[in-house]
Order: sequence, then C-alpha cells, then structure tokens
Amino acid sequence: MGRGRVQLRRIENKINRQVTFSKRRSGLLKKAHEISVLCDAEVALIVFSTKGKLFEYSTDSCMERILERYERYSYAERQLLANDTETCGSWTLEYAKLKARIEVLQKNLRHYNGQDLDSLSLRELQNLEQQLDSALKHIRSRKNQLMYESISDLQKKDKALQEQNNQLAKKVKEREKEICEQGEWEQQDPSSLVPQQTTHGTLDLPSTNSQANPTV
Amino acid sequence: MGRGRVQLRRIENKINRQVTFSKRRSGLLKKAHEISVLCDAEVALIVFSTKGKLFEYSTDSCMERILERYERYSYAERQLLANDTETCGSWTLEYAKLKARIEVLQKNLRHYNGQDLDSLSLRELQNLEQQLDSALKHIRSRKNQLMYESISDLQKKDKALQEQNNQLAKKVKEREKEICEQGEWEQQDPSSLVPQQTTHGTLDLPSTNSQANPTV
DNA sequence: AACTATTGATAAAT
DNA sequence: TATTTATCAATAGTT
Repeated sequence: MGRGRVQLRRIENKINRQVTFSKRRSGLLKKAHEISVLCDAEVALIVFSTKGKLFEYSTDSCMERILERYERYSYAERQLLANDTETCGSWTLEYAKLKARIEVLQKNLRHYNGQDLDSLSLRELQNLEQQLDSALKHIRSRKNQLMYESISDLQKKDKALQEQNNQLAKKVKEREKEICEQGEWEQQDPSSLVPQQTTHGTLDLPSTNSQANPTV
Repeated sequence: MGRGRVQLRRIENKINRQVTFSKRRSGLLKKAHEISVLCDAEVALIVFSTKGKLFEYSTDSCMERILERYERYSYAERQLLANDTETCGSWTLEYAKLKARIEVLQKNLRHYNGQDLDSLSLRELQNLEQQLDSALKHIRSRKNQLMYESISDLQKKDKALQEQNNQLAKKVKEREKEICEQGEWEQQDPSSLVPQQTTHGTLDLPSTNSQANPTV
C-alpha cells in the first residue's frame, strides 16, 4: 500500500519510522477490533513503541481476563522457580509480579462472588453473568452425576443385602426342619422335653437388620 | 476490502465467519509482524477463536517477556518495594508462599468457572452452587440497576430533545408567519419572490441521530 | 494533519 | 482448503 513497495526491514529514518508507527498502529488496533467483532473472537494486542510507550487493545476492554486465559492455555511453560543463580534484584521483580497477579486474581474472585460490582460496566456484567450461568450449569450437572452415582451404589448395596438376607432365612428354615425331625425321633424320652416355639417365615437376624430395642 | 462494504457486526453465517476469521487472522498476524520490524516496536498479539483455539504472535517469539513488561507497566508502579535489608533466603520463602497462594486462587477461580469439578465432593459442590447462585443474584440486580439508570437517562434526554424540537418548530412557524406578512406588504415588488416551504412537525437535528455511512 | 497514487487485504466466487 | 478476481482499505510519500 502506498507509493512503491516497502522492504520489510527497520525504517532507519527516525521521523519516517515514527510516522509509520503511528499510522500502522491505528490500523492494527482497528483490525484487531474488527476481527474481534466480525468473527466473535477474543483478542488481546499489546504494542510498545521504541521509546517504551504502551498501546493496547483487548476485546471488551478486559485485558487481564484474556491474559489469564492465555496463561492457562500455555501453562506448560510455567516457569519453575528458584534458579539459585538468580540475584536478589530479579527476586524483587518476581515478587512484585506475583503480588500484582494475586491482586488481579482476588479481584476476579470478588467479582465471581458478586462483590465489588460497581466498577464493572454493563457489558462486563453481562459477560460475568453468562460465565457464572454456564459455570452453574457445569456444577449442577456434576452434582447430579455424583448423586446418581451415589444412588446407584446404594441400590446395589441394598440388593446385595437382601440377597444375603434371603439366603440366611433359607438356612434358618432348614435348621428348624432338622430340629423338628430330631424331636419326633426322641418323643418317648422325657429328658428331651424342651420348650419349643413354632416359628414361621423369616427370622430376626441380629447381624443384619434387626434392632432389638429401637429406642432413642 | 473485497466485494462490497462490510458492516462492523458479528457475521451470523457460521461458514463465512470462519473463513473471514482465517483470512483476517493471517492478515492481522502479518501486520503485527510488519509494524514490529518496520518500526522497531515490541508487539504481543493473542487471538482466541470462538471455539477457543489460540493463535498468537509476539516480537522475537518472546511472549512471556512482553506480557511481563505489560504487567509491570500497569501494576508495578505502586509496589516499589526494594527492601534492601532483606536477604535472599527470605525472598525464596516469600516467593514460594505467593506461588502457593496463586495456585489456590487459580483453583478457586477455575471452580467458579465450572472447571476442574472432579476433585470436589458433593457437599463442596453444593456450597459452590449456593455461592454462585447468590453471586448471580447480585450481578443481575446490579445489571438491572444500571439498565434502569440508563433508561431513565435516555428518557430525560428524550424529553429535553422533544422540548427543544417543539420550540424550534414554534420558531419556524413564527418565521413563516413573518415572511408571509412581509410578502403581503411587498406584493407589488417582483424582487420579493422567494421560494417558500411549509414545514410541519419535527425537524431533523444533525447533532442527534443521523449517521451517514456506518461502514467499516 | 491532509492528500492521493499505489499497493495490500479480502469478500465472494470458484 | 486453495486460488482467483473484483473491490475496497491502508498507507508511503508528498504537500
């Protein structure tokens, strides 16, 4: 664009460089905004001039959120700390960075908690609302899943216990029968006069369900 | 660019949006690189597509350094700590503490975002749900407040403009009347034949609504 | 900052 | 997705 092609190399003339920077910078910011709106993308653009002046653009003016998303995305490169070779000087820098980070995180958390909302614009509030809404859906879905699993487990346990119960009942019946038959054989013997109960159906088994005295 | 002008609004057709995103993305990255080289600037560009895919550019492929510079630029002003008295050893401790703190905060944030829920118990999920629910109520309440305020402001503005409008209409009518009367006085004078319009009702005020070409 | 000739970017078609 | 083409947009050099 413009008159004549441009070599892709640093513009040596200082004035020209500054003018071109100003023009292209506004073009770049514009295009960043356009793709953000047209294509529903989330864009963060940071430009430092040679002199160190900062220019930035971010979708919905929410730079920190985007940078955090980026950090999460590329957490593989998370810097493992504590190179012993590092000097004290760089530590103060690191420390400041972390402090700043914590402030940002805490602010975000407060927002997620519905606090400190006065500083937010309508648009930011809407974004927050959508995020929380979606988060709530996830949470409720996970909760339901856990509850279903829990119910399913309990049902299995219940079934197993009933099975056990039946088997024990069966065994008891058999035992009863045996005792009855023995009693017929020894009917003439007075010493065998033992008090007897007729028992029908299931028995209370202390080990399973029965609770002799359901007090309290 | 391309055939026909483009409205600056989200492209609703999904295919078109994706194609445009792909094209504009490469254009944007290219321009970011160009300004970086031509003007000796430091550029960081992060783009997340609708689907959450990441694209990035950074001068000298050194994203972290630029983001750090950014963080410093926007936050480091206030925490110029530099306690020369403190030893290196205590720094490492402080550093580790802060790191741990950040991890906790980030984990919380992820939970508030509905992510990483697998590690939570049913009870924790329920707490989270209640918190988010309450937060959402606050947020919606604040949003409503803002919207009501906005509506109220607009209504006031509207009223003022109508008032203004009426007064102007009145003035115009008076002016018309004057001209009519003048016309009667000077009926014999041929030079007084001025084209006249009858104007009724409201007037378009350039300072309010009209926007000639809302193109990109 | 404003202008304009020219190249560059890209929307639509293929 | 890649290529082509017709248009509009950005901007380099100039004033």
